[in-house]
Amino acid sequence: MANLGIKDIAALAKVSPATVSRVFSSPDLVSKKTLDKVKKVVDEVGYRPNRMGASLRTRKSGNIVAIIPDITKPVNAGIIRAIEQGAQSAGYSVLLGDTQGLEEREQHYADLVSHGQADGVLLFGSRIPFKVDESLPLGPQLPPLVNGNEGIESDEIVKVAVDNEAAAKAAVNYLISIGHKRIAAITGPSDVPSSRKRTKGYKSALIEAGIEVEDVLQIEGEYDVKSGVDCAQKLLLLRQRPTAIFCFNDDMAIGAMQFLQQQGFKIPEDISVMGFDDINYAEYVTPSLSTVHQPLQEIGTACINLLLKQLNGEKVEPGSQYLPFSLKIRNSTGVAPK
Amino acid sequence: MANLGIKDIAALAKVSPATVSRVFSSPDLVSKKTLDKVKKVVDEVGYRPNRMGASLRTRKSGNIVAIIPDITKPVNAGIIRAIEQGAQSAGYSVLLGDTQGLEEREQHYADLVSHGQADGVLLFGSRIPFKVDESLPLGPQLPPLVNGNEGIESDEIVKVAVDNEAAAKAAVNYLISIGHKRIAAITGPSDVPSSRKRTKGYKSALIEAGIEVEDVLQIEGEYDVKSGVDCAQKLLLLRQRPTAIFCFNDDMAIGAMQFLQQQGFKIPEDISVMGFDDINYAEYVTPSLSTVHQPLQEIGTACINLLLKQLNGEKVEPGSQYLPFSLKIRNSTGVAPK
DNA sequence: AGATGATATGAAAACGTTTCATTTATGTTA
DNA sequence: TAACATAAATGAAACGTTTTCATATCATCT
Repeated sequence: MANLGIKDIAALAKVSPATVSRVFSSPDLVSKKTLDKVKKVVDEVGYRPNRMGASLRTRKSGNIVAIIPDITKPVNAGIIRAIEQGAQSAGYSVLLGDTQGLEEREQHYADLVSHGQADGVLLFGSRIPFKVDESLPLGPQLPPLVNGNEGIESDEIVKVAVDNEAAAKAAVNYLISIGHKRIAAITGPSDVPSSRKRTKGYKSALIEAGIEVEDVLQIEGEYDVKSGVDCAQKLLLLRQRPTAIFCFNDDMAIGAMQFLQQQGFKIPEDISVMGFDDINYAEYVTPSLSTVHQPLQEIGTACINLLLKQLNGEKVEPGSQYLPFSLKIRNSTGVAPK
Repeated sequence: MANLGIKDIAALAKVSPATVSRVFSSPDLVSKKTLDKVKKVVDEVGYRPNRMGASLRTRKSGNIVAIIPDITKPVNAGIIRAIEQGAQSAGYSVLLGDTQGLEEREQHYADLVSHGQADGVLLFGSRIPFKVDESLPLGPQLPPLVNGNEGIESDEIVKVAVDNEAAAKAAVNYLISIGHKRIAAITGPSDVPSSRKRTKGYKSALIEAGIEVEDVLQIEGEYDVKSGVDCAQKLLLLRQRPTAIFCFNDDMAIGAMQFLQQQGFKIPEDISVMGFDDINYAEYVTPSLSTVHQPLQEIGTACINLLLKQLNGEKVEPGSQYLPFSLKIRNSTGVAPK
């Protein structure tokens, strides 16, 4: 019962291997009669075309690799899910590359394409894990690739994201609109581009409102719950405390709220807290978290579509494609205490 | 600059393809001198062995496929992450198969192995997506496979999970120990085996404590936040309300708490709520959620190790391998109101 | 120096497809 | 009916490896 190959089927159906191949890949090229004949044999013996054989010949693996810092983060999981769907319905499979932020692992996964194991890359980190000659234009040196979440600054690659700067600005504007003047930010690591963009938005909102930008009000976190706790603590130590804290993701906002409440502060009466991402649980913490909503599904879909285009040989213009964000105002924000 | 193949390298280094192959796969078989010579050429021209070629020859894809109902659920994401790590360090890549519970998609991903695109399967659903002859023993008909989370009842396959029955029993015993007598359960769908096991544990704890098992106290949920809300509502409508609710996962517990608080109930003073899973956010909802902790990392690692063993040709005994759970008692549970 | 065994290398045959260039069959038209 | 156009089927080569078997090289020992 060793697995049959296309030649065996060909022999059994008394046609050539070429014909059997066509039965699967372009059935319209073969006459109804032989089509049926071949299908019958295929059913009888349970033949399955071997993808490796085909891949070798066509030089297409039918895989794409998604390089993600941490699949455990709801944002990433949400995006990946949409990607996987889009890929599957286009006949591609998704190789999961959770890198835990390690350059070495990014490399490893990026290498899959040079080894012919993947045809394209979806990149959610903030490094380009390909050896690149800086003096040459970047584009042609890269495989089909799209970068999600504004992880990379280069204009030469295809990117999909929410406009982080505008989104942060909108969030801060909202806080200003309900009377806050002393607005702190718990940012992400300063080496991640999307965090820098959010910082930019945060600052420009303040500036435009004529509010002084103070360094002490900007604390750098790590995008996890624990650093939300830590940063909130630092903020409480301040001589003059903020009346609102804008956290660059929901995890940190949750951590901050947790700590503030533990210290006896009422949210939002004493301090407003705002998040970013709108993860599932944002709605279910107490108080429910006001946050910036990112359309994860749409981001994922846009990513995969742009990649599929490239894989089909279509030229895709590099640069950012922005998807609309929205403010979800819940109960963790309120008018500033007088 | 068309990509070079092993023959080109062989020619450039004036050795045979066989030798080049050995340089990569069994370097100890080749003399230091030629090793260096070949490596030099490889570096110079940037050769990368093509995996498809190798796969075709060896009949091993180097991929495993993880079939998961929903990658978006923190439990699954946590497990997957560990799997991915284990796979990578054994030289395997993980194909992500998020099925959204659809049989059709389960099928699709299971088929990857018959198409030679994957060598083994990690299965987290509760169906066996392989055509199987019921009259024959199941084992030999399946590819290398391990099932996670007690999704499947058959004893003929390799399974890794927490002992759901024992865990549920422990949780309920704890509630009993702090004085609860009227303990409701918000279960998972009755067609998922792990939920049935938990139900079993729930009941046997009650019985052993001499507490009557009442059907009205068992409400079937869908394992998502919303159904936590719905089920809690039904429970509140009861003539005689429970003093504690044991939810079969944290999402439903979070939904239930949300609803109860909204209705003005104090947790845990009026009603205790207990979850299952110990997702990240369990600690950060208010009140923090008492729950059953599942060692996700360990589960993932055990799964992948068992699969790797099979892929190495070692025989693995079918049956459940149980991993230790633990009770995380936080602030959503307290002594029963008198 | 010659024999022996160990160690390195090479040649060639797969692996299962696709595809290009042909051949053969089937109609159609003059 | 012959010639032709079109459709359908075929054969052979190629894709890039690995691996078996045979051969060649090397060092070692008598």
